[in-house]
Amino acid sequence: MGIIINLEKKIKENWRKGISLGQEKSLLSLSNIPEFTLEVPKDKKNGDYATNIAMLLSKIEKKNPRELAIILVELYKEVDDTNNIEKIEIAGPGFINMYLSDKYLGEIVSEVLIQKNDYGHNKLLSDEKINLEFVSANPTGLLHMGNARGAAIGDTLANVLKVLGAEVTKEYYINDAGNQIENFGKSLDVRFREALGEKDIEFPENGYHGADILETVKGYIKKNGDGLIRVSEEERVAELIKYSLSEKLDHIKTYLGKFGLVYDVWYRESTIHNSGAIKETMDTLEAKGLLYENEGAVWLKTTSMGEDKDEVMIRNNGLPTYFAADIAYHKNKYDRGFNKLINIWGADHHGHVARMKRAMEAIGYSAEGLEVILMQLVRLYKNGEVLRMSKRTGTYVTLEELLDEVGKDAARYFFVMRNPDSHLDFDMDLAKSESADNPVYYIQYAYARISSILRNLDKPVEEFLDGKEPMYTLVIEKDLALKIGELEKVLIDAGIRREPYRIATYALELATLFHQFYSSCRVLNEEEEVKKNRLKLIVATKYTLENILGILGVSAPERM
RNA sequence: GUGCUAGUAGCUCAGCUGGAUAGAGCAACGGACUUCUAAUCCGUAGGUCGGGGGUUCGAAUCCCUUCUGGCACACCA
Repeated sequence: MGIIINLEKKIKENWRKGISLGQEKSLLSLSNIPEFTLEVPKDKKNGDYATNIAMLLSKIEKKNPRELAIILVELYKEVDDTNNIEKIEIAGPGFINMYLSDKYLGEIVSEVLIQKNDYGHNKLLSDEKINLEFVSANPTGLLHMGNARGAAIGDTLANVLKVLGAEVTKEYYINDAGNQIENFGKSLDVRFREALGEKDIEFPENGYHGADILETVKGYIKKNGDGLIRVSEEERVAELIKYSLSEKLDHIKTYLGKFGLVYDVWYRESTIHNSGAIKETMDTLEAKGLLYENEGAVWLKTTSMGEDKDEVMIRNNGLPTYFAADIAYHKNKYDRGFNKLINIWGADHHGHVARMKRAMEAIGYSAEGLEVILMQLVRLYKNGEVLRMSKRTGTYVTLEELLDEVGKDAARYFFVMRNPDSHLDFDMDLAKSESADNPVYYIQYAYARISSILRNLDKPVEEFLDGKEPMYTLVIEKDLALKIGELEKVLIDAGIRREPYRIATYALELATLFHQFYSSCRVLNEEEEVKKNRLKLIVATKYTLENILGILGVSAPERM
């Protein structure tokens, strides 16, 4: 594992060794080696790697950084035993630029050909048992664009974390209890009676206006008849809720499935309510003296934990709040053995984050183990106007419609492409009319082109992939090989920072380099040695693309 | 009002936790298919990194201040 990672570690280590040697030889006077950077310069002219170490040391050594750099480079050359660095230059204010050897780039490609579809995998996070909860949309309606964004980000993140060796459980929290369900039930009841001809029924104030629930009750009547009209309202509402939630959940599962997403656990909020978990949590808080009663409700002293105000746990009607249930739910996750809880929430929940962390501390669980990725909401444009998405008013574009119009691959890529922090403007008209401009096709096209070359070979490709190390001489070949080598670094970055968009960006960069290579280099009909070398390069590219597209949940078509 | 978050090319966004001349993609303009797929490639143009201070060899990046969006501040979830 870790071609580039190991190289970078080695280079940094060698600089430290060199400095130590300088200390021994009394060329340098410092006692501690400062934290220096090893970075990939933006401009290729400045080498494959650059370090700022001479500039950092110049302060300590009280010497001109360029003079110091000369000494450091000599020391480095003395300790370097790898042969991976071909040339070292001193530039600008005192940067030390390093150039990788051609031989090394060939090694990268050979390594990928050995690891194949495991290339990029490692064991970095093998100690982590992660519960990743996302989407968790209320089952009172259909999935909308915001949910779709969460689905794409969450699933991709789960895939990356698994590649890094973590054990990941994808979880969907079903809000099947509480006030909103009551409202939902009342709305269903009204629609049910209306469907059977009753007129002028008052619609509940916070009811659900979506047209879909009308369909639901009609479906119920078709299937089960109108017998419910004759039972008590309570019984009728309960039955309608049960029927409806089950129908909605099936629908949600179906469409998430079509989106390429399969959950490991579907966890019901009602389980938390019915299992005594909330009471247990309240007892813990009570024992710590963090609860008090006021105006008939039970409050949590969140002010003593640094929050602005206290929060209600148990309402004066005796029912627990969402917050109370959520504390119990997160406690439950820890109790199930997870050491990391990652939630993906809409940005409108950000006020909830700090409170939850404090609450975890209060019941004696880790606040640090709870991470929340906040996602800005999706703003939807249609006919040049912003559509306000709301379940209650029933104006939203569903995941179903999205899949029909742009397809799974484009939709998934589009949602993952951007940092969750930024608002996502989704123009439906653009998505429909210009879906071919979507970057995902660009990436897939690179894959299809490679497949096409391999199809045109006269012999099986394996016969060209001997163990001999390839050597690349053209800039574009080297760039492509180096980019392939970056994969593992990108995956680690994306996983550790919980930023899956980095993978989407990388995929695009890799595809760009491939297309450039494709238009300036031929593979078939080249002299035998060149042909072999290039075949190795494109097969390594193919594996890399397959791996990334797999993580993104985007298909890799052989033909387009 | 308080808190969170953002402000970079006409548009949508990167910028790797302080580095060298701030980068892509769309859109605009000009080129490239008798050769492995033109869903591609090459080139041109486009910038006071919201404004103002500060920290230092060096700032889009860190600190302060200010302006402008978005969101949150329920006995809703």
